[in-house]
Amino acid sequence: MPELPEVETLRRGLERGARGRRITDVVIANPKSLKGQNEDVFRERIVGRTIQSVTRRGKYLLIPLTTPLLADTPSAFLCIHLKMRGQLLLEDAAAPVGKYHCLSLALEGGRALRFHDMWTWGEIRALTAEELAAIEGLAAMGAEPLDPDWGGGSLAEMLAARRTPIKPTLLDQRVVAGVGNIYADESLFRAGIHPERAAGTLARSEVDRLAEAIRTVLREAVEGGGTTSEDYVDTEGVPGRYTPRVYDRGGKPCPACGTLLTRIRLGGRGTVFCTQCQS
DNA sequence: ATAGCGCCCTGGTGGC
DNA sequence: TGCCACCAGGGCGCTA
Repeated sequence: MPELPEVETLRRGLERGARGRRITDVVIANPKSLKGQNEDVFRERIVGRTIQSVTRRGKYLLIPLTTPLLADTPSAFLCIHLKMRGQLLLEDAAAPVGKYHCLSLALEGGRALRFHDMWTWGEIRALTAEELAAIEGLAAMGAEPLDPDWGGGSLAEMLAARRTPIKPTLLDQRVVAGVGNIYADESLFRAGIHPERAAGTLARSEVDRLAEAIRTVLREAVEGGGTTSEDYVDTEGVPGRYTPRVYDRGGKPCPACGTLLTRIRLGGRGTVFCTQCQS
């Protein structure tokens, strides 16, 4: 599942392979990925435009597109969310498409940006600045945990008086941007905090530890090119090299103390932790 | 207001 | 061996 480190890895891949390129053609193989946007509007806002840069906000990729006449002001933004199974690949435009191919943008230079999505939960739309600003999930999104000034202070503010368990609280994108199931479990393990603790009852020292753990885990995962637990690959088709310590390892020994890791359901999500190391 | 659920979807798995 | 019910999960929208 693409979370912050995976989306950031894709962003970097697109910066290298797609920035500055003009989009020459669009193939919509599965309109479901447009999530209701009119196909002609989508096409119209993309074909002939140039990828100005590739930015990320939480788990969203935002790609400003420009026209030759207005080279500094984006005329539209590609807004992409991969949800659970979405993939973005830079492939030779002549290469055969995969089984779950939903959409292709042909790029100047012979390659194509392709969107594959087994579950078609992912979204790719071409939006104006106004439409983008109206997306609630983006407008209300919390701070970027890898920003230099984010830390225990910012997190403590968000957790104050919350009675929800800390694990589902970390998954709330309004609390902190980009953390999903993998890195919530990993961060809580690294910070030694039990996932069922009510968020508002964490001592300030624990919140500091947790914020530091989130930053460390995310930084290490970005360095490793993300985690491949299911079918995540980067834009060149390369899997992530980050290895989670507890995520998806229920019943296996804790890497710190050897106790068998416990798996529970919390807020509807599978949660793995160590009863010895996390309290 | 907020928490909890169903929904979207399909490959993999466990049971019979 | 084959079939089928069931599970996983991000984020949104609905309900209580």
